[in-house]
Amino acid sequence: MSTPRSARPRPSDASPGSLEELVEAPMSLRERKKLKTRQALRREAFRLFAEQGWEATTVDQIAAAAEVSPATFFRYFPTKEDLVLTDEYDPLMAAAIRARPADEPFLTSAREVLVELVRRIAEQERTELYERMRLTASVPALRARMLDGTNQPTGMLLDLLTERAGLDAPTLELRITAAVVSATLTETSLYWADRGGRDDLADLLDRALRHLQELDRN
Amino acid sequence: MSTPRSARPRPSDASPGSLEELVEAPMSLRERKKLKTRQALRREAFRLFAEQGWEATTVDQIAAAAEVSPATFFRYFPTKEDLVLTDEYDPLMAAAIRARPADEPFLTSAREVLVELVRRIAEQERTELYERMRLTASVPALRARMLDGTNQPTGMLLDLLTERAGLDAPTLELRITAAVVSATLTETSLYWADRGGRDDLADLLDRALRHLQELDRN
DNA sequence: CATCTTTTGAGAGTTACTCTCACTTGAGAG
DNA sequence: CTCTCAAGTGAGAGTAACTCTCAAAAGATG
Repeated sequence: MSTPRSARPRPSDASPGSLEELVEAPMSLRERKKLKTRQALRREAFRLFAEQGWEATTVDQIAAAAEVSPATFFRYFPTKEDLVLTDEYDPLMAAAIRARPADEPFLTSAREVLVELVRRIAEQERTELYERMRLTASVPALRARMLDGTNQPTGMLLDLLTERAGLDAPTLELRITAAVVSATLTETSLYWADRGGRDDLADLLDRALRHLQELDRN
Repeated sequence: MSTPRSARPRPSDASPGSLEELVEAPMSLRERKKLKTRQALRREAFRLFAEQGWEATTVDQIAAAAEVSPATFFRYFPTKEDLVLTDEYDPLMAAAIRARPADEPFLTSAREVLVELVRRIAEQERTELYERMRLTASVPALRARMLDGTNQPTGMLLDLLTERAGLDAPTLELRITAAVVSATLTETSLYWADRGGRDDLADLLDRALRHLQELDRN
């Protein structure tokens, strides 16, 4: 749920937003190879994280496991953190939010979309995203980066807010709304890390966001 | 406003909470020397940051300017970030919050204390803290660390919350409250970075916190 | 003054990056 | 099918933030 806008300038453009792994589109051989490398890096990385933990796993090890040179690792992910924090759900979320009626209060939209996202994740028993959230919440370096204003979902939500309904300048209220949503997302990931269950998360999220809805001005 | 609970274990105990620089107490020669070194490191660091920027300034340079070995730098500050993020106002804030009536809604207490703190800072035309907040808000690495749950004021506030009124387990609502406060603090620092003015900050903060007060349950 | 403890400096080592340059390999043209 | 160009990769050197160890220096204490 976070597309870091990397602190440092990206070496390569590093893939548009990447529905790549989700949408089947005709790709050139080159693009397919890149995708395979990307997936291999992530797969091996998560495997090693699970085996040895975040800190004990070096970039060199990951690169070796994925059978690329260490330098290549950084061509795919600008930092070790980005390996975990860059995901492909952002564009889906953005699209889902845009699909909502424009006059609907923003937090309502956000709530619906988030709950839906959680539902889908819970459905497909894919553990990867689950593991990713667990890691994000438990590794300090990751948590820090995720929370960074530049890298967190708030940025995206803020963009959507300003884009929608022609909201002009980012006013203080606007930014607080975004911050609140971001805080809620943070809560979500913390909750996830603590309990590990995910049955009632949707409920909790639902409650929490309803809770915050009174703040909604847009 | 943040006393990082460092991700890594601190090498030395690195000074209790340090009212040291604010309170005049009889100190041994040893302690006085340590304090001097600490102050020298910070002073030279901020000077270099102002001259060359955060990234261009290396720990070695700072150590050299303060006339200690690079290794010694890390005995005083576990990371380069801590140099900026560790400050001495936390205990003051904590004391101020504790001094408030116990049955007062938490957000009211927080609001009063924060506004008071801002007022004081604005009063004394000392630019150091101001500069510190500017840095914190503008350097990605700093912003990220400051926002980290482990390092941010939320931790302290959370502790105070649980300690006060015998609030037992950290419930979701509780943590959301903390997160909201944290988000507000974030907003504050972002605002500070953008505008640079500090006349109306107290007003804005006041408004924002009043705004959030409806959420208050405790 | 002598001893004990804390603090420091020197230096070597690790890891996350960055940069450059030469090599390989897919893409597209003829 | 091949030639050319551009994109992607590997090797290797370099930097900066740390970490660790060990011995020397210096304050505290009797």
